[in-house]
Amino acid sequence: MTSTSRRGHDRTEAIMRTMLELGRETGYARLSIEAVARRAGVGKHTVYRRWTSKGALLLDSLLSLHRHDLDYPDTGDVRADLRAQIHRVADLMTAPPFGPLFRALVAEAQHDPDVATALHAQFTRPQEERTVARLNTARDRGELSPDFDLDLAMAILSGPLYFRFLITREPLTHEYVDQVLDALFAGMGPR
Amino acid sequence: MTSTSRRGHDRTEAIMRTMLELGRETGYARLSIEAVARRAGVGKHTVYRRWTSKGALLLDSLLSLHRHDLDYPDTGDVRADLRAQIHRVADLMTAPPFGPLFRALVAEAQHDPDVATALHAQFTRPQEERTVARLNTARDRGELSPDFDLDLAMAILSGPLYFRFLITREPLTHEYVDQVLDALFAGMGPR
Amino acid sequence: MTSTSRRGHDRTEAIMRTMLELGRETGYARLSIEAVARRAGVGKHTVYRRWTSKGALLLDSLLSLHRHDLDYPDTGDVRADLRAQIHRVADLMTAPPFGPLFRALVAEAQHDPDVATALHAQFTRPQEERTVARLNTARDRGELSPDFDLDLAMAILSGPLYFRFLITREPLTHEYVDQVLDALFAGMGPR
Amino acid sequence: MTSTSRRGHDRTEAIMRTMLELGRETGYARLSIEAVARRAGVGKHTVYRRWTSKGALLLDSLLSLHRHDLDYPDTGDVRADLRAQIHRVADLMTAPPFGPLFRALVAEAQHDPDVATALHAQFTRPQEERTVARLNTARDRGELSPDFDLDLAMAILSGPLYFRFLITREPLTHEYVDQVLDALFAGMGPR
DNA sequence: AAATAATCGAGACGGTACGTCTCGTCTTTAC
DNA sequence: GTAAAGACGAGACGTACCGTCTCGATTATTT
Repeated sequence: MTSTSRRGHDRTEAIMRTMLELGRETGYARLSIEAVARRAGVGKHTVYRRWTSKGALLLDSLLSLHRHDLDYPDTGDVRADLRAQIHRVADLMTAPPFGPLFRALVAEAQHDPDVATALHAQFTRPQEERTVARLNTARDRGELSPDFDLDLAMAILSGPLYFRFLITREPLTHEYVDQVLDALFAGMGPR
Repeated sequence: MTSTSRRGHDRTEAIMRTMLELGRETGYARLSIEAVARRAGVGKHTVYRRWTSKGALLLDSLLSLHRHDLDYPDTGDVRADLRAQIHRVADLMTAPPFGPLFRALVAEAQHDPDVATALHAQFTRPQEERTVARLNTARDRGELSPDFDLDLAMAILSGPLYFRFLITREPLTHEYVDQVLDALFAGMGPR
Repeated sequence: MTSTSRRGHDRTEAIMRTMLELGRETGYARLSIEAVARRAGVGKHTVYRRWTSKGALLLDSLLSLHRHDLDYPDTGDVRADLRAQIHRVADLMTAPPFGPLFRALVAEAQHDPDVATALHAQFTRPQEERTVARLNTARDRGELSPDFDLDLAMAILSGPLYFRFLITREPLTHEYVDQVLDALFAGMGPR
Repeated sequence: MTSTSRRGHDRTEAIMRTMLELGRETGYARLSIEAVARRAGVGKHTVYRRWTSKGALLLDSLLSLHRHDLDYPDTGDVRADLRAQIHRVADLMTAPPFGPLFRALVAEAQHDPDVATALHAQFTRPQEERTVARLNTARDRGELSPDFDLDLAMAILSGPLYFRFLITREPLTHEYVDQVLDALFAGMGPR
């Protein structure tokens, strides 16, 4: 790796670190690219060169934090693995800095299609796919009714979580997650 | 009605109308209170006197449009009523100006607790309560298992809809609504 | 005096009193008619009904304070009377609230011809005339050269005082006044 | 001159030119920094970056016009030089744009100590000093009484001029200036 | 005593400007 | 030759006053 790209990498890191720092202090919605550049000791151009919008920087900062925290466990027990995984996601969404950052990012995505696309492609969809893959495994093993739409199942698992997170702002407790899971498997189970 | 409150009421209406108008043209996120006031032919203070933030004005404009569109039908067939009602909500969320306006409002709520509270109190919660009341009626009639948590049922109905609306941005078709409903009643039915 | 005009008079007094009060606290330039009305517990209209501008109110408040402080003494010794009188004017200009108020009024007069005219007619000119009348008496008594222009003499007495007050902002000491007077009489005395 | 300061210098010039332009059209008191920026095709920040207040901009615009118009002539005849110089100042104060601009500036100085200081330091005091220097020369040559205070003489020359300009608003004719000068030299001459 | 008229406080209203902030682009300077 | 530093035009922020206006509630005068 050349020293230039090393240097470039340093700035990238520094800017994302400052974004998270300032975000916790100021709130992710209130903060400006101008302020991030100032605090990071970096020219505004250096930020604009790397990210096209505040949302894009927000997304990268989020992923830099937790890109690998969302790998599913694999114990052989599909239902237990799902439960464990959703507990982890719920915990993540609850705690700073991920929670508020993700909240801000979803807000940003509502009026910035680029952010919406990137967020979906890099965060939401991979999660969905892994969940659906697990459900698929379970169905193959006969733990699930073969005619139940797995995308729908995934939506029924995720939807209530996001609903609480974005709309009612109630806490994402493990109990709640378990309730949803149990309800789903009750309806989804083989007859 | 006195002429003062008449006058006051006129401005209030005019400002909300302009907000909806400008929103459709410009996009709700892009628009400024300044622009709304200018277009409505009204001093900025006259807006700030009525609403504390852009979000508050957004919410009132939304409610002025559809405050009464969300009353449940009552045909005696609870499941059919629920279905009809959710279809109406899905249609509303799909079409402008309600759809984009509501999307912008949810985004605003993510960083403005006042908006979040007001949105929940004036829009989301009433919907929830009416849905839960219907489910309650159905349970009383023996159409639902007596030990199923009705708040959870409501969340399983609403969550996937909001998930599609806010996260995956797929269309809120009647088919999708029906799928969710069927899945829920399958798991929820009396054994 | 009728009770209506009594009432009216009360407000007039109250407003001018508040103007002086607020002026001392806030500075005469910073203060708004709005603030005066608010503090005086009076509708804005009640102020605008009486005065056409802030300058007009300023002038009336000034005159209400010191309308009668500027009557010349008359001891028979013209030069001593002049000296005593100018000392009094200098003292007045030095001390609040008259000094700052008068300063603000002169400033206001620079861009408001109505204020300029009123200030000149009601304050400056009467002073001038009394000074010239005294000088006239002195000339009649042979204390002054008969061919010296008395308006010019008055300007030479007043000018340096205003120059210090408005331009250099040095203190208007009795010593300075005496110097000017002595210089004037030296040049003006009969040969 | 580097191209940065070139660019900066261009804006500075353009803003001051616009200030003078707008001032003549609108009146210096009526005009806003906002209007100057708009007319000059410049962001408001670009004005605020250079001047802290309207008064400061006013002063710089004034000085940009006539910084070098006030150098004394030097013919060897001190009294004639003084007369010529004061005639020039009187003419300057009479004619737009200097006259109204200077008037507005003096008004501004009455409630803005920074403007007062700057105006005195950059305009009034240099004039004073040059006048006093001339008077000093005259005294050295025996044209003036050695015991006459020269600062006082300067005040007696300037005061009546400012008095007419600011208070009575009578025209600053050469005749008037000559009268003042003659009166001063009559009193000041060697005995 | 009732009717009429004037005055008042309160403050809404359309405007305009304030001085600050951020946007995204563009220049210059320094390492 | 790449950044930092930050100037720049643009324009929104939320606040303050302007001077005009409308409103009911007192007062005062007239009938």
